[in-house]
Amino acid sequence: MMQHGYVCPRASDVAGAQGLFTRDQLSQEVERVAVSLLGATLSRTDCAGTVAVRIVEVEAYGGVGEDAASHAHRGVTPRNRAMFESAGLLYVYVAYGMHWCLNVVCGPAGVGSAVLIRAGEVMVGEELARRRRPSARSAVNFAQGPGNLSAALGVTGADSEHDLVSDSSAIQLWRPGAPTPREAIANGPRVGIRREVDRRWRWWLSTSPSVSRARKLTPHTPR
DNA sequence: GCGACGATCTCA
DNA sequence: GAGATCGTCGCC
Repeated sequence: MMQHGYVCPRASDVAGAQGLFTRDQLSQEVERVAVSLLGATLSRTDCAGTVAVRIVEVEAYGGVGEDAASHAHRGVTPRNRAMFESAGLLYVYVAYGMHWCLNVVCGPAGVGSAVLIRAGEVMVGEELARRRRPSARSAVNFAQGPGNLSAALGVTGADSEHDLVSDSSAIQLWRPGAPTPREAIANGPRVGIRREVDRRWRWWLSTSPSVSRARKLTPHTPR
């Protein structure tokens, strides 16, 4: 059904977005890229409209041979092929047979590292996000969790290998409007994995209500 | 070719 | 706390 008299706000109009990430910025080591994505904006536009989210939670996954929890660990397969392409591409896979999970390929090409975008706050296209997330209780939940975030944006496997840093792209990754203060970032082990559980490769914005879960279980100032 | 198992989410 | 639900990959 068409919307009448409604003009979608552009992602570049929100959150003081300072332009798209560059491929060079995303080609750095995966931990550094993961932290740099906190506060960034991810937008997707299709015939239904535009949804943009502010990224509030990420996890890093290492390249081939480096990180046993990563899909890239054993090398290239048909599923993970996108991980080994250029930084700035999208890698989308299906989890538990029903949820799409969205990753930003990073690091030098061929390494296979990527950042899983686990949660965001919807900044643009709230009505569209609400329609895509009928079971969500409130806007806080629209993009809370990796499967929910993909659903709110309308991302599916068909979007895998899409370029996030091209001016003409339908899915784009915008730099944060302002640097994120270090004290606003919390850190802990990744969620839902059985290998490499000691690696603290999950980062989130400690004040965001849209962080996916278990904040209380992963205090960021252990002693 | 087959079977086990997930980088999850929702509701009881 | 368990069920939904299916693609992927390791192994036979």
